[in-house]
Amino acid sequence: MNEPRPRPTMRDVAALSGVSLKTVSRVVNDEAGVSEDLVTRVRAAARTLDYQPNVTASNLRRSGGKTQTIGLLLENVANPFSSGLQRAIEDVARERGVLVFAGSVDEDSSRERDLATAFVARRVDGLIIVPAGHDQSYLATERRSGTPMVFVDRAPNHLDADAVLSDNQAGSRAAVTHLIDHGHRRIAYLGDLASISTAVERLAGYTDALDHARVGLDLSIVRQDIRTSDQATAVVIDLLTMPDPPTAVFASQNLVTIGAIRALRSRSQHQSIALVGFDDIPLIDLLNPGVTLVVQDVSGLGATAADLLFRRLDGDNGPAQRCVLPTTLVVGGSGEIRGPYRSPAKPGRVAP
Amino acid sequence: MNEPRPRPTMRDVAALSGVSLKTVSRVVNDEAGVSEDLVTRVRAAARTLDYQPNVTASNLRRSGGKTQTIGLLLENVANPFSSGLQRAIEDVARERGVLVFAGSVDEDSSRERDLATAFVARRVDGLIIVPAGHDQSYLATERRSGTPMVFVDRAPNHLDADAVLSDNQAGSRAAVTHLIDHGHRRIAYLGDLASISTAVERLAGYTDALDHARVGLDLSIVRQDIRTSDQATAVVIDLLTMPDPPTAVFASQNLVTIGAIRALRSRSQHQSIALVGFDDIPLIDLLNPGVTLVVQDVSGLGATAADLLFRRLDGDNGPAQRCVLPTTLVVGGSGEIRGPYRSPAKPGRVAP
DNA sequence: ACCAGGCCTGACAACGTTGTCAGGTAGTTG
DNA sequence: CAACTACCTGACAACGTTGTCAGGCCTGGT
Repeated sequence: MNEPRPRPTMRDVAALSGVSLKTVSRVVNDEAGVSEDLVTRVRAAARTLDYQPNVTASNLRRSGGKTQTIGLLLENVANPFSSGLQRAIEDVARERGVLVFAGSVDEDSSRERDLATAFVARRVDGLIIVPAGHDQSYLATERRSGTPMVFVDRAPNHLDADAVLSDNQAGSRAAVTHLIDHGHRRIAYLGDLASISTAVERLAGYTDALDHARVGLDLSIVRQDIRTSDQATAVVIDLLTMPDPPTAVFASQNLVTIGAIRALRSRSQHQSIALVGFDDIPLIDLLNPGVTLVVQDVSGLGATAADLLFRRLDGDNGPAQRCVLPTTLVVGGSGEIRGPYRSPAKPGRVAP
Repeated sequence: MNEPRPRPTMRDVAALSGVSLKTVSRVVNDEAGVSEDLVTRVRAAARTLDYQPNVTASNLRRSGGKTQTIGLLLENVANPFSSGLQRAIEDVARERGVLVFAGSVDEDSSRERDLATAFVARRVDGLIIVPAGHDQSYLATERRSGTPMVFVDRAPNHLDADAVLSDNQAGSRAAVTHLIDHGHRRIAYLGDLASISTAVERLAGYTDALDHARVGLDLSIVRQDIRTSDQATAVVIDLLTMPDPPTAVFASQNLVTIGAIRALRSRSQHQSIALVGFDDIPLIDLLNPGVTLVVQDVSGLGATAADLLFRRLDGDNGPAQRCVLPTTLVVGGSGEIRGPYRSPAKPGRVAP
């Protein structure tokens, strides 16, 4: 392997074309006021040396000091929700020639902080964050020095910043109401980590719907802090073997939904126990029955967040905004399995 | 909104603590040889100002000039193959405090080039590339100046660089042989863009298997350049309505497999026509029948590529390597649907 | 009292680039 | 022909940091 040859700099281009450094800079940046003669000479020299400008150095000097770079803190780049966000954001960033750093936080607040700090140390122009922790005050200085930040999916805590959220509570309420409308009263709730704000909102939607239909809350069928689909499977099997098992299940997150599907199938109850899940699951329509899902507008969340971020970068410094995007209930079959009660238009009991 | 306050620099910390710039630099970098007294004073000042070092500026000066940053060129961050790679690479990078730029190339060679150039302009320490184009010679200068590059999934062209690949041909051969072993002779091939090298290799595996079993190649059931799952659905329906339709289908890519599944189901032939797909599909095991798949070791590809890249960064400059990882045939049910022939141990015909 | 040696500290230049400004040339005008 | 433009060009400093090196202050040995 031959010795690496040092990268050519503007100085080299200047030397080769016999002009000053500054003139090279002007040519490279397409500034007006350089004679055609010199422009061609410099261009030729740059091509000969295969000169590539060092954006990093240029940003250091350039006023405004923008790095044309943003940082993305995602839950886990490998999960479809995160990567859908990432893609939507990338598409907006691409139009502006902005590159995207991405990192997985894995629901670890110290990892969140480390990553955010690392991005800031690289002087990203802005941050888009799906937070894991419950205190983003460590970003206060950075905010004050003008770095825009948009939080997605979950609102920031102890920090004044923009947020783009799904209407989790309404989505969850719609899901549970849908089950009630199909004759269910005994509806289990399967929740993610109770420390995640969206999980709290989804649980609130569940109780809202029960309250509204005057169905009593039974905490024995409300299970939270489910982190993996295997755990969800175990929980559902446990629920189904209770003396008075639920007739319907609301799974408040996609991994949990998948675990529930596995449990129902393993007990061959997927045709008899109703199921609605929160979050989209790819290819779910191929199942039989298909699974009824509350889907978030992932691309919408990402695009909105990116738009907002760039608006901030363009100088909009109005007060922090909060955008809430609606969710959609996608009927698939599993949520329409009928329960033992009549439709609750008039919420009177009817014998099973 | 109050005026953004400029970010504190080492100069500010130095002024506040009454020491020189250089001493601050020493303290920030934990260099030995600063009196305890000054260390505490500088630390205090840094904390008061919430000083964050500018890694960008520091890299500019630091010898070696490493940015602790790598660039990832993926097909599309939103697809599971790409995001699985990204995650595996991130995990390796994280251990070294290296941040990851990611971008989607979308099978567009000019986009590949633009992205790579943009990463290089930011002086990433290395590149991991799933190439779209067929000529990476534009990276030659960059290679020569010492930037390590590892190609994943597809080998580079006209460029001497490392590659980490799946054994596409063997995987494909195994899939088709599996179908032959289950009594099929009339096996359709559904291919991705014929310009993608992996598609070529997979087709080669298909013909290998046919040759080995002395089954003639019938080009009327070899369909290529299928880009979307809808296209795949249409192609499969077309195949199934031929006068002498195939009894088995080999789908050489995941979107194509999904389209094939839809087609078979729409014609209720999913229990009678065998199907093997290339690439993993999440949750495929929930289907009935499950789908037999040739799966790549996505995490393995990513981790191997990242390891290799960092080995290069650590100074290994041996000749370019090529790692080939095996694929695994995961039996799901759809690939075991029997065809009209007997097992081909002795490849003599038997009446259907 | 003197000097060698070690230990800290800071002045200065440098990384690769751009902003500022002064100077030089040529063309136009009175 | 002087004076005034307009137009190009380059010297220099600066961005925020680190590498180099010289110098100041001790300490201890003679």
